[in-house]
Amino acid sequence: MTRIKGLLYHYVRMRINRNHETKIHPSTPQRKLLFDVIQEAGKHLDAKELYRRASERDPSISLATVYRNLRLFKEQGLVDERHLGQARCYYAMKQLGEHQYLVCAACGKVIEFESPLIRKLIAEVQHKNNFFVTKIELYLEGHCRKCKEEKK
Amino acid sequence: MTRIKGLLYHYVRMRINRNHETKIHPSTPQRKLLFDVIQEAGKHLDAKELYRRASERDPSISLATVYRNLRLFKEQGLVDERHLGQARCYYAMKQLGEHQYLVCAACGKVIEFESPLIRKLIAEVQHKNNFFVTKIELYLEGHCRKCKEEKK
DNA sequence: ATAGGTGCAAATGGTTTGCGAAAAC
DNA sequence: GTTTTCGCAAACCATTTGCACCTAT
Repeated sequence: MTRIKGLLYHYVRMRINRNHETKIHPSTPQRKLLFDVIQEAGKHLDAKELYRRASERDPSISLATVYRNLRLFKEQGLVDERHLGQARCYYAMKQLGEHQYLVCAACGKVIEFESPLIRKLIAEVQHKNNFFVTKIELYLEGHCRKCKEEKK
Repeated sequence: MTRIKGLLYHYVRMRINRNHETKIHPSTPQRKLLFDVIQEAGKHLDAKELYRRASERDPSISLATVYRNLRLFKEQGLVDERHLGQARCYYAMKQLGEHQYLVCAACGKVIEFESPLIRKLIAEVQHKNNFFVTKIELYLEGHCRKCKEEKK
């Protein structure tokens, strides 16, 4: 019963957002804070880390609010979501193909990189499969120089 | 207390596996069944789907066994794990770069593809960052022809 | 006053773990 | 007989949701 009511509420809210093409709504202090933190970080943040950083400035903010706003930001295309290792991470939206990751399986170091080959690849895949690509996640894992040498 | 004991047990088991370079152990019927199902499927399976298919042949198999063996297979390099959308999926190990995915955000269709550009990209990244790449995940999302047209 | 947002606490759902029994070596 | 694996139930943990209150229109 309450279940139904909740679902309905959220469904209706989403429809409203869709139909009215709602613009960005940093109407609340919490929402603004969260978005600021994401932008300032620049790099990938998971929900917990975002919550931690936001809590420093507003100790009363709740984790539920973090998740709700992340979902909203995603829907509005303000942030993008990536799976990095096992965690979901978020970062402020940039151009298609700008956030690609190289992770050392041994020491955990994360290197962000970009390559013109990525654009070529997108073009090729779009053409061959008659697909319009809107998102790309490229994740490479391996061993950095240091860990490679230490392995011996 | 019980917690400590459990962790210790698993820690010791892992150390033993590491040190002795344990070979494949499809010693139990359940393990063999699970591996067979993965191989026969060929494509990506998540844990639930693997459990469902395995249950058809051995209705008494448990989900815990599925997860435990998936972990084991992963450790031994028999299967690889990917994040496809929100789910973790598994497939029998092939060559580096052979499993890349293109997913339609609207209808959910999954296309598996490969491109020589992927090898080029690996080579480039390895060289530029002095990294030894052991794993690559490439995930593209967008709209397939049908959904692209229906959008209008 | 009404819609949308929040904090809190509880629910959810995928994955992991403790444990006693069974199987493998 | 010792070690490994299993099934079951309980625990875990990231995420989501119901609800009552609040806050801006």
